[in-house]
Amino acid sequence: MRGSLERCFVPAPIRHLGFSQARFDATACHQEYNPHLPQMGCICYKGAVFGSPTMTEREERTKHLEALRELGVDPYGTRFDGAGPIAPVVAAYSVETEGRQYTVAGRITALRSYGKAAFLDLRDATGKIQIYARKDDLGDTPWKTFQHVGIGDLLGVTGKLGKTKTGEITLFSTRFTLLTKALRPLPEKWHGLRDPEVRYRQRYLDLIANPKVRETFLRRSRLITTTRAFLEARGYVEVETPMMHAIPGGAAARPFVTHHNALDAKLFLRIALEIPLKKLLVGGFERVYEIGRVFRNEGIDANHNPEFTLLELYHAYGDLRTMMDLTEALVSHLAREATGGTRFPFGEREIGVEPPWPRRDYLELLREHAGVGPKDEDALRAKLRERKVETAGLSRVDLVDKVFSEYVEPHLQSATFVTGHPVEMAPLCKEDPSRPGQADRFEAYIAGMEIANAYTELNDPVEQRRRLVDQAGGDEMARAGRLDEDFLRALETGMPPAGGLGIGMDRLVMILTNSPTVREVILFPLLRDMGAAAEEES
RNA sequence: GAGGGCGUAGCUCAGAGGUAGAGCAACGGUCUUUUAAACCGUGGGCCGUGGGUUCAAUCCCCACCGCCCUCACCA
Repeated sequence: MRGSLERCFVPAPIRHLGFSQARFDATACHQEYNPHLPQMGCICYKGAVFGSPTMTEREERTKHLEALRELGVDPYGTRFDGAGPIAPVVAAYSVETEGRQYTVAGRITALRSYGKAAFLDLRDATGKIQIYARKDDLGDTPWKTFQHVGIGDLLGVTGKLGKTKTGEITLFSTRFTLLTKALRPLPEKWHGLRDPEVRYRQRYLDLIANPKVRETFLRRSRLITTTRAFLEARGYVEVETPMMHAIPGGAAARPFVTHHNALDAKLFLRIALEIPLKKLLVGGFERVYEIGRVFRNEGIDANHNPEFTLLELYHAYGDLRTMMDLTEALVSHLAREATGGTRFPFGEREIGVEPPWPRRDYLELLREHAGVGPKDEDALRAKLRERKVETAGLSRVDLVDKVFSEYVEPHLQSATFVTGHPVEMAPLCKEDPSRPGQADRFEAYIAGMEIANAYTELNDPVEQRRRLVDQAGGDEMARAGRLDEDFLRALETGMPPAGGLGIGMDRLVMILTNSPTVREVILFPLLRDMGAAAEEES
C-alpha cells in the first residue's frame, strides 16, 4: 500500500480547506470529493485519495489542550500561591538545604524526556532551574497530565532541592500545576530568534529567546529610575506636561498632527518639553524636570525613532556651567551603575565619561577638523562637495551645521562639551557675552552622537519675541498663529535666569548598553503596519 | 525620497531554469539522572504578493509589500 503512494498537487477546489501536497493512492478510492466530510481520514477527489489535513504545530498543541480539559485540568490556571523566585532557590542550595522543599513557577524552555522521567528547564524573571519529573514521584494521574505539557508552557512546580549525578542543582518535583498552555512554539533553542523584523514586531518572543535583550531593557529601566533618584536628591521636582500642543515649540522638528473632535481643534504631538517647563519656572518651580516621550515626524534610522524619551530639566538662578556640572555628574553616575566604571566599550571603540569633560569651542573645532570658518560660504560648500553632500538650497547656518556633522562629530568619541554655537542655531538660548554671535550653549557628544543639549536660557521677552518672529519667517507667520503668545506672556511675567538641559535618554541608554541601534533600546520601535497580511495571519 | 541587499518549513539556514533540503521544534515509538539527550519512524512548504518571459519559474525580468544597510530629511 505504502509503495503505491505518490506525491501530487492538491486541486484548487479543496486547497482552501487546508489541504496541501499530500499522498494519494489513485487506485484506492473513486468517490468524488465531499466537502461535507473534511474530517475523514482521506479525501477523495477525482479518483485521488488525499491524506489528512496538515496539522500545524498550533493545532497539535490545541489537541493537547483539549486532552488536558478532558483530564479535568484547566489549561489556563489562575492564582498560584507559594512560588518564590527561582534564582534564590538555586543560590540556596547547600548541604543543609539538600532535600528541602521549594515551589517555583515559570516557563518551560527545554524538555528532555525519557519515557517515565523527564528533565525540564524552568525559567522565570530571575533565573533558570532544572526540574526533574518522574512518574514514580508524581503518581499515575499527574503523569498523564504531564504527557500534554510542552516547551513554552507555564508551570508551577513543588519539589525537593538537590543535585543530579552530573552536579546540576535540580528541583526533584513531587507536584506540578499547569498554569498556562502555550499554543505557539518558542523560537529555536540554539540559534534563538534572529530576524530583526520578528524581534521588533513580536518583542515578547525576542525577550524569551534572547536573554541579552531582556538584560538591556532591565538596564534601561534601572537607568531611568536612577536618573529620577539622582534628580530628586538634588531638589528637582518631576512634573507631567501636555503631550498635545496647539503650537508645537521648543525644537525645530516637524510635528505629528492630530485632531480633537469635540473641540474641533487641530493639535500637534509635542516635539519638546521646553515651553511648558519654562512656564513652570515662571510659576515658581525652581528646579523642575520631566522625563517623557516626544514625537518628531522625521526619518527613521539607527539612532532616530519617531517617538523617543527626552529628559528636560530647568534650574532657576543657574546657567550653562550649572548644567555642565550636572550632566557630568549624572552621566558618570549612570555609567558606573550600568558598566561599573567610567570607561567602557561601545562597539569597536572605548568610551570615557570621567569628569571633567573637555570643553571645546564650536568654531575652533570647525577650523581644526574642516579648516574652515563659519563665514566663508564658498569654503563650506567646497568642504561638503568633497564628501559628496548636497549643498543646494542650504542657508549659511545649515552649511556650518552640516560641515560640523560631517567633519567634527565623528571625532567626538569620549564625552565632550561643544560650546559656542552660532546664535542663530539656538533661538531659545542666551548669547554668550564674552563671545558675541555665539550662543551660551553646549552640546555633549559621546560616541559621535549628540546626547545632551543645554542653554543658559533666554529670559528676555523682547529678545525672545524678536528671535521667534525671525524663526517663524516674519510677522506674517506670527499672525498665522505660529507664535506662542502665551510663552512670551510668561516671559514678560518674569522668568528667573536659568540653566536648562535636555538629554536624549534613548541614545544614552544605547551607549550604556553597548547597543548599535536605537531599536535595540526601544521595546516596540515603530515599524510599518503590516495591514491585511498581519490580520490574516493572526 | 534615492541607491543597494534580503524575504524558502514554527525557528535558524542551505539550494538550483525541470514543481525543494538540513538541524532544531512538532507527531508516533524505545528509554526512570539528562542538559543542543540519544536512537528508530512520520508529517509539515501559495519558496513575500501580483504580473511577464519560457514547453517549464521558487530561481530570469517588471511592479508592489515588508525588513536591513548607505545617503537624504532631521536632534
